Amino acid sequence: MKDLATDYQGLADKVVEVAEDVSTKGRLVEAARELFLLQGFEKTSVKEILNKAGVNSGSLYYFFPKKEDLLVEVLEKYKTLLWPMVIDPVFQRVNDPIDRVFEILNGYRQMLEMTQFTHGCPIGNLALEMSERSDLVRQGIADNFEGWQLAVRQCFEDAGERLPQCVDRDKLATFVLTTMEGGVMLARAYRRIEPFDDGVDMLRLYISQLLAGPENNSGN
Amino acid sequence: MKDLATDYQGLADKVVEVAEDVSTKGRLVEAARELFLLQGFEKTSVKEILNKAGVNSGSLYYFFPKKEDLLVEVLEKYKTLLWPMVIDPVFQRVNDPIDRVFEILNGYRQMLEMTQFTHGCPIGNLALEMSERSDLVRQGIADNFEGWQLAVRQCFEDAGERLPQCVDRDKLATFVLTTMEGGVMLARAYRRIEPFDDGVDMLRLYISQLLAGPENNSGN
DNA sequence: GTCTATAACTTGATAGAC
DNA sequence: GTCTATCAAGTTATAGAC
Repeated sequence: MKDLATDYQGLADKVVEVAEDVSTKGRLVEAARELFLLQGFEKTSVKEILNKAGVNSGSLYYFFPKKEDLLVEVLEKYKTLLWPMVIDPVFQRVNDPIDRVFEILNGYRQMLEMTQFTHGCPIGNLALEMSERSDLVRQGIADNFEGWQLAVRQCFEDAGERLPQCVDRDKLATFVLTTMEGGVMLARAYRRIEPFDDGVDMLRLYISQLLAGPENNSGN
Repeated sequence: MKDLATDYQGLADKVVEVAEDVSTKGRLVEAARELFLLQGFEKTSVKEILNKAGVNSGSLYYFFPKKEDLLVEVLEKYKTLLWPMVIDPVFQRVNDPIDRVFEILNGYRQMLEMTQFTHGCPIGNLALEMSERSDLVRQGIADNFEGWQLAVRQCFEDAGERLPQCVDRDKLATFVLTTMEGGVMLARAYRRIEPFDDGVDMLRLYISQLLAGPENNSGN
């Protein structure tokens, strides 16, 4: 189930450390994370982060010489928490590998509805705002996308022979990410869930056709 | 061919007016457009816009009381130029309605490659950066997406009976937009064209299956 | 409509005591 | 590691002459 997270147990300590970090540094990262998510990097001032974290200027710059260094740490946090906070709960609720993909998508759907489209994909937002900034930031974003893509690809690989052999699992997983990010963007712009749902519906239809495909005799 | 742009001839004057506008106002909008595209709204200062346009502060604020008003005008410009600058050239090069859809997608692909991923989708960038800003801005973004969606939907409608009747043209067009925006985002993050191509490939396969299978079932 | 000068404020970042 | 005080530069926006 977790071939791709072989070092998961080793990660566990770090996860607790990251998720429940109430140190000055940890509070700064969490405050920055929330503000960047809601407002973006540029719109968020250092002062806002300081206020939200209850930290003084001197302390911030002791840990993070530049505002951008904070962003790098935020991206690191997203990466660390992906499996324990996003993927594992889905994998526990749902067993069928294909259903798991749609449950991951459903997680983003719920976020859109619950926040009334004020929260988008944290990574996607930063991807478009920051991709021409430092290479370290862009790499952190790419790493996050790769984490998601890996999780989804794992599902398709776990589906085994239910998917025709000719289907490229890697590309299909990328396509799921594409649909997710594009769907979130349109849904937020329209403030309607339909564009997101339309994308997922198309994906569902497409995959169900693959599962029931001609060269596939024992499909679901 | 242009059922959806019935007032096109009437638009023509406005298009020329907008595209070749070298007035102070026009230069301001064009300078702002280029800078917003490359840097985003927040990162771009009014001073930069002024320098690029060769205009003084007083003139800008004579036309646009707020920086955000400039953005609204930029979005208006994108909307006005969509057909003459993007859609019409594609429709002239390519006749087959399905091929037209992929030629539209190919336009974005070329932009990604030519600019080495520094330019993304102008609307997509602003959508994620500004969707929680004023409602006027968000509406301008939604209007632009709608323009693109309409053009793509037109193609699918022009495909007539080649597409099974059960296929929802509207949703399929939205799905194309979703794929385009998601693909652009991932390609920029990775600085590789493959994620974009993967999405388009999947879309192509999906649509070719729709075109081929007359007994294709389960519209949604 | 356009110009110059500048107000009023916020920005990211630093210095140095503790 | 954390505090206060503060800097220099940059920010959006305005005033008033022409």
